[in-house]
Amino acid sequence: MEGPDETDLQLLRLLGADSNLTIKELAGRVNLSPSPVFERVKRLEANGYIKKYIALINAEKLNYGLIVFCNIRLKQHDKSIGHQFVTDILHLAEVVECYNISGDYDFLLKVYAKDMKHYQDFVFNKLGSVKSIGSTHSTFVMCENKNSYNINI
Amino acid sequence: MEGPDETDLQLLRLLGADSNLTIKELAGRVNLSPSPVFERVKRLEANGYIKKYIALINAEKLNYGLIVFCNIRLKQHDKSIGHQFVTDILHLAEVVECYNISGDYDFLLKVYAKDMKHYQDFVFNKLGSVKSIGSTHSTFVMCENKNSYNINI
DNA sequence: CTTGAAAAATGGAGGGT
DNA sequence: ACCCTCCATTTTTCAAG
Repeated sequence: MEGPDETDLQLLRLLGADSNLTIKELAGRVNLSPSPVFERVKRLEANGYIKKYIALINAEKLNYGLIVFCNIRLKQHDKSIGHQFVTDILHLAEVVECYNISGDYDFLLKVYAKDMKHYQDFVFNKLGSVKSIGSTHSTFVMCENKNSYNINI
Repeated sequence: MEGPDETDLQLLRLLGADSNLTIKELAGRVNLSPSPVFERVKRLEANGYIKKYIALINAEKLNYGLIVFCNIRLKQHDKSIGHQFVTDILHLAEVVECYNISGDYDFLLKVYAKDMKHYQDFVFNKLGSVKSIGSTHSTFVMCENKNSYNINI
């Protein structure tokens, strides 16, 4: 497929902010009739420009009001240890994101917890039982100023 | 509203992973008929448990293959400086997330860039013109192992 | 890209447990 | 309070031009 044109980018912007817009509404925004917009959206989906559609759940409403970025250093750095760490970590419900990073630490986790007590339990009992972890460093979020979830194209 | 029951949580889980599921499909998953499911979903939306519905855009496909966590320390820490910083930063297209954090730095940004050259330009020309910034420290993502976007309830 | 029509989903009325 | 079965309306989806 050739790259998306300006109309495609506009559709991605619109759907990236609100995927409940109907084909008809999208058509109005980009000054086209519904059919070509329908075809464009389907093509963007088929070609992987749109990964999926999700609902954003309000974690605070479910009493998950604490966000923590947890830096992790492994004991050793061979491939199998790293791979084992990732599989261990992905099963933990509190871990929303996991990145392999440059710098002093090896991984960065974004963790959602109910409160400090819950986070303490997470570090001691859940991370504590992952053998490959050497040390951790937690950075607590005091305020989420922005989260747009998508790049602003 | 009273807290969501187990059926509501199941609906949140399902929609948090795929919001294209129809009411009928959801009904099948939770063993109910479409009508009560429709009402439950509308209530979860009205009461803020579902914030919004979005399409997840594939940033790599749009040549935004570099993710960087950028730690920022302000020059001073009074309220107006912090507020000005946030408004300045939210206008930058590359900044997807912004958190006010504990620890050595004041803010953590998640930044999407096309490549290292683009990121360098972002730091020098865009962050460089935000007067309230004292110093920065960049952590580069080598691999995104997980991003579920929602808490696993 | 447009028109137009079939298929499917939404959203709501009315009744039952 | 919660659920069900129908049905009108809207939206999606896919032809053919």
